[in-house]
Amino acid sequence: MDAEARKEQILEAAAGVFAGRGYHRTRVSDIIIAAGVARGTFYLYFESKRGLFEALVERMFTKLQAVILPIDVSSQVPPAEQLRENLLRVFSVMYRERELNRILLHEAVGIDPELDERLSAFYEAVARFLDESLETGERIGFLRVVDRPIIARAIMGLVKETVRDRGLDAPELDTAALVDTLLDFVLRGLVAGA
Amino acid sequence: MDAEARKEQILEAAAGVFAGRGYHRTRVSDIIIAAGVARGTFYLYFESKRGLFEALVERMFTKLQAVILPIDVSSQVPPAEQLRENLLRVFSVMYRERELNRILLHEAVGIDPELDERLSAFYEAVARFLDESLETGERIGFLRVVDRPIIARAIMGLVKETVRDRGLDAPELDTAALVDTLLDFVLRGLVAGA
Amino acid sequence: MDAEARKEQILEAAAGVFAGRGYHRTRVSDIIIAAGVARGTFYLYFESKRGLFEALVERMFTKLQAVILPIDVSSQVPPAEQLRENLLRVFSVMYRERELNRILLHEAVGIDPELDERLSAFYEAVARFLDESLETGERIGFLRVVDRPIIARAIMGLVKETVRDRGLDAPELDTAALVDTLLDFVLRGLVAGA
Amino acid sequence: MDAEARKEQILEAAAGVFAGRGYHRTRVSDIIIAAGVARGTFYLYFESKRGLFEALVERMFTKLQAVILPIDVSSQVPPAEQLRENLLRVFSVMYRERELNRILLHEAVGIDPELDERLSAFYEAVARFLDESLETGERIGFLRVVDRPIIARAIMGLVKETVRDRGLDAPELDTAALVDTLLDFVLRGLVAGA
DNA sequence: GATGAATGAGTATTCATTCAT
DNA sequence: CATGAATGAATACTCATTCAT
Repeated sequence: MDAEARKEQILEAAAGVFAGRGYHRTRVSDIIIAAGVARGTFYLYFESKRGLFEALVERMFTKLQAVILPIDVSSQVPPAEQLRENLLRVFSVMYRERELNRILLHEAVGIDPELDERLSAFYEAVARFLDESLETGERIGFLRVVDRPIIARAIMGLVKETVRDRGLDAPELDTAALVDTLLDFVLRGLVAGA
Repeated sequence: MDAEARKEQILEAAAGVFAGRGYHRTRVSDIIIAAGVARGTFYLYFESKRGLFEALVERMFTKLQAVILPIDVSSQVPPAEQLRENLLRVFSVMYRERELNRILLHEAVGIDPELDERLSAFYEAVARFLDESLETGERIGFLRVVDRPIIARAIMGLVKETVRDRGLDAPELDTAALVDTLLDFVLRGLVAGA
Repeated sequence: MDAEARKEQILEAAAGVFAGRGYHRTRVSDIIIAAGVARGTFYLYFESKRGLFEALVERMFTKLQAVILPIDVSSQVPPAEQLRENLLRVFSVMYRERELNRILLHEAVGIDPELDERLSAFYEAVARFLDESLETGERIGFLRVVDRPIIARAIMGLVKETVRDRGLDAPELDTAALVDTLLDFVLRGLVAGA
Repeated sequence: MDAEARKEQILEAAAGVFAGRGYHRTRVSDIIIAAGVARGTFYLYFESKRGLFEALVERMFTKLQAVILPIDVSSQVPPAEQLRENLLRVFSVMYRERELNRILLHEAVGIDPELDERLSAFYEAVARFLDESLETGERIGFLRVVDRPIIARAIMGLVKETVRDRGLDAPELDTAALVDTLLDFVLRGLVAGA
């Protein structure tokens, strides 16, 4: 087995164990048993339990960032639709990678000040992206003017909570409806007879 | 010092330490040093580190639940205003109890399956409350008809994230503006020229 | 049992184990079994295995330094006799503390650069003492002029090797004869018919 | 590269690493990196880390024994001069093989009961040689009668300590002076006006 | 012969909890 | 009630050695 594959094998196994037992309750033993490798092999590919976990978190960041595409106003596709597609892709990744999802949203917090910082930075980046998207929307007259930093955070939280709540077991089929519901809410609000 | 006061003293000290170092990184030693009590005394008042932490979490639940009042349609106060006052009180509690806030939002996750369950139940209850509030709003024709469970969760997430982001250091004075921004967003949405 | 006594108990037990198995081959388990204390207790009194060992080495340094008294030329006792008494006391300590002796002479080397440095410094100090003693001897005309730093080292080595060789099992009774033999050698040399 | 050369290459590299880090702190990894061979290759030429180390120690024994020549009373060269030449050769080997020197004098102790025994045996042999030399000296009336076993040990210790202290960095040129100083001390002692 | 990925036995240290005083 | 010395289960990580290629 080549080195990359072996690393992947361990990563995969670890994701399952971390998702199931949480970071603190999983022992290195759990991981190597799940991966079917020897103890030493683990440390051949990862510096430490914490190092492996970080790799998992980074992997999820990468996957998410890869599907969040900037809104392109010059595109044929309307901005609102682009936003919708972004959201769809985010939900899709979150659903496909349920285990990593759980790790990101539940286990990655409070391990370590450094990792906490890394998490903050990621969410900060996402919030910034949303902020810029809002700005674009404002500029083209599609969205009204709001306190962007606050609203950007709020939207991120709204998505995070939905993913946390439904991202693990909702059948993927419903994702489109979910996204439409959320978008409709975000865009039009709740007040009747608008 | 009477028993209740002693218990309070430990609880207070523990909240500070947990907030600062996180659950897993705080040792019982940290707590007893901060509280200025002997090791044995700790176990006179709490069953375990985990038990003390749970007490802290429950305390926060209680405080929050105490300020989230059901919308009373027969009241003089308009429902929207009642909602606003609920939110204001939530932010106020969260700001006043920054440490417990941090514990609830950051540290309480992934300690323990049982505690995770307890957290879920609490958030479930809050979501249910929001769901019911939405229903009330629908019924009186103030709000439009939406997929309530989803929207309830989304609103909760939106509030949680805002608190997480700004709840720790934002001066309390801004709270009203924050709440108004959020409510305006939730009610009217983002689309321009509605 | 009071703290000092408990510490002593562990120190004593550890000295025996280190002397018997050497530093690297003794596990903390060996020490706590020999001392009859729990694992945690060990770390209550010592920072680490290495820390305990260092304490043992320091203790030996202290004991040795306590019996090596500066030559006092104004004393009633002749300098040669003072030197002889110093040596007698050194041998006596080494014999009484056979275990620590073995630790110092055999086990303490190569553990750690820092500890190596500590050892060097001690021997350096002893060599310096001998150098000064030689100087005193020269000044009062008792000894001839030699390359003192070299001779001081040589004398120290001569004593160390004798202790290493005979210090462990020679009955204490012979010590006086041993010291006399050594002194006679050092003072008069080996050439016949001087 | 032929087998013998490959073995030599590893031995050489290992000597450097052992001398620098000490036996316990050098890992097989250090040695194979220094030697530029693969891990498996190491075990093709040596049974174990300990086995390689032993080979190094034996090599030093051999080198030393090769330069310590028995005193030949029937030779043209006076016995004292033969002794001096022995010493000169010992210092010379020790200086040329600084690394092995360090291994022998500092690292080889306490590795292993068996190796400790081997060391003792070697020093025992050297002491015996000195004892016999003293006896020869006595017989021909050059030396006075002393407690030979003790004095033999003492002389060995005196040389060992000098080598330990100055053998690593003293320029070889000074060796002759050093040996003369030592011999003068051993033969004539320190007392003034003999 | 040479390689280096894989192995797993071995061990120091931490820290929540207990209990005799 | 209060104390804090004592306990020991739990666990991440190292590194000499093996063996399939």
